[in-house]
Amino acid sequence: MPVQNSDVAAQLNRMADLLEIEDANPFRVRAYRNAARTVKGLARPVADLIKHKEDLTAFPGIGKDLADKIKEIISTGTFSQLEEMKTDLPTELPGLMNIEHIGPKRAKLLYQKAGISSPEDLKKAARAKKIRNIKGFGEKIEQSILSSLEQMADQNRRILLSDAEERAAPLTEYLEKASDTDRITLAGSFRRRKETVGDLDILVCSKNPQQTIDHFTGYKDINQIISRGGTLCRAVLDSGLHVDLRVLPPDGYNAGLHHFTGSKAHNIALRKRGTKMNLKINEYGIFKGKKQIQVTQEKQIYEILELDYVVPELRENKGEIQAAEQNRLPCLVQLQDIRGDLHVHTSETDGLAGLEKMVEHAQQLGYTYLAITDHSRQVRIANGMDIRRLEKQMENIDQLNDSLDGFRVLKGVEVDILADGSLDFPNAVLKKLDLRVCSIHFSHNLSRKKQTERIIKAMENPFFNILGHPTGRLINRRKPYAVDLEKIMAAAKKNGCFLELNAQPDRLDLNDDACRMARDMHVKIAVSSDAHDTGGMSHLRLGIDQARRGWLEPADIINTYSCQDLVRMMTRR
DNA sequence: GCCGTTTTCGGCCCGACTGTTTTCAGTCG
Repeated sequence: MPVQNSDVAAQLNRMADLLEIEDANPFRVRAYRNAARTVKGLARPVADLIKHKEDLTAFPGIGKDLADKIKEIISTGTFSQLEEMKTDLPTELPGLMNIEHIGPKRAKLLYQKAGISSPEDLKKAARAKKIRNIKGFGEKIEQSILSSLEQMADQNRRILLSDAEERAAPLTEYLEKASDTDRITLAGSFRRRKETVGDLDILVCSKNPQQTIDHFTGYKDINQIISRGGTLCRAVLDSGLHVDLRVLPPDGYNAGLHHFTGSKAHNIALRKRGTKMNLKINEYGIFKGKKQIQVTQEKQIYEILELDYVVPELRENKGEIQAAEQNRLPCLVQLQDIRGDLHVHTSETDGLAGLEKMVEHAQQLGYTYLAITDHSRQVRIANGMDIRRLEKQMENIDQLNDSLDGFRVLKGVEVDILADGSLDFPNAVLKKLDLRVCSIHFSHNLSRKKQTERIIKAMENPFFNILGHPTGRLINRRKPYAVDLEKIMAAAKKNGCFLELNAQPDRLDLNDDACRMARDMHVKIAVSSDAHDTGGMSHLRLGIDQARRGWLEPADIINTYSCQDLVRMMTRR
């Protein structure tokens, strides 16, 4: 089995955990974590880089020492120093640090004083009220640990961005009713439009923090108040979602907004830059010596640091700061750049609305084209069409087009890629269509090599246009199938194919890093809703959020082009 | 362990809050 970037990152992080428990130099710990993060974010497998003798120390946070360790991990799956560390401590001990309220110090104490090294041991001891007797622990910590163990058991804490939006909307509306409260912003990964959100970071501008927090604690869906201070209140909603409410003063709002939008890595990088310029940056503002520089807009923070403005979606310390310095930040795609949707279903297969309704809705959204892409016969569970039905649908579309002005319905299909890499309709049929989305719905469990070969073979078919939901993942429910995206993108480039960014809230497939890879490899993307009813077409905006996180510009996205240009791009010969 | 236009040595982001203490350690973001 080849060692993947995520495996390398996991080993480096494990080392960091063990070092932390051993109370090692915290900067050494950070060095391991930084390197892990760098490796995880690489567009190419680090194994390939090593094979091609590329210099790993060129990447941020990787020096000679760590480069050697990464090489060792690639060839052996681990590195000797990590193995030696493990002999002194139980392998699973770092796992305790995933539990809320347990960091390196407590993990070590639990092991030394009570022999606890696994969550199961911990749960038993906590239930038997033995934790409270360990010096430094007490009854309250014991209780908190127990409740977080129980919570971990029944749910993954990160929820879909779209679910977070649903929960945030009524809460924001409620907060707006408090007097003395004027600006309310959802910061954190919500504002950065990450595909999942761990908790809601709500910032409120108020002259009367206590009153604002009192009002917040009166919200009907609050299940538990975790902590409450002068400016910060942490709570858990009935849904299990954690909410941090921070009250900021009017003159410190923008600095706070920036700080709590993150990401942490972006902030650290900006602070470092600040330090070089003799500036101190924290959540309260920017300071030159003791003097605070007035910040009346978030943009000013970047101006002061002599950078172009970086939008929240790019604040991940993945090269945006260098780009901002050199005036080469991408001019990111926006929802209004989209001229049509290239993947929707109708009631002909598993959609809920008929052809006319879907077209009418697309017109209301301001689009100038819409591709109808119902399922092919293989997907029986979705009432997949046979050739006769597909041909009938094409006739209907032709007729509808005759009655439309300034709008074109494209004859499309979502045709299955069969296990052997062939397509579910013969080319003689596919040829009659304007556009084909080609997707995998079966045989998810092929090996990485076979799955990759399957898709590449399909792409060699001249009627292959767009690879639908390229990794098949369902966030929090189904892992992506094993594929080599880099090879697939290379094949797409070679054959004139495109990849979809499927905007269904639990797909968002491709993810942000993969979009970035596509951009770097000059493979264009279709951002499509995969709607099964008219309402579903509005999910496209989540796809745009993801595309922005992947640095995509309008020109990188095929459905920002005119209908004429788009149709031309669908013709490969 | 990384990094460098004041540095190859000496820095490396830092404040809020809780709980267990009796002035602070640990965790979190």
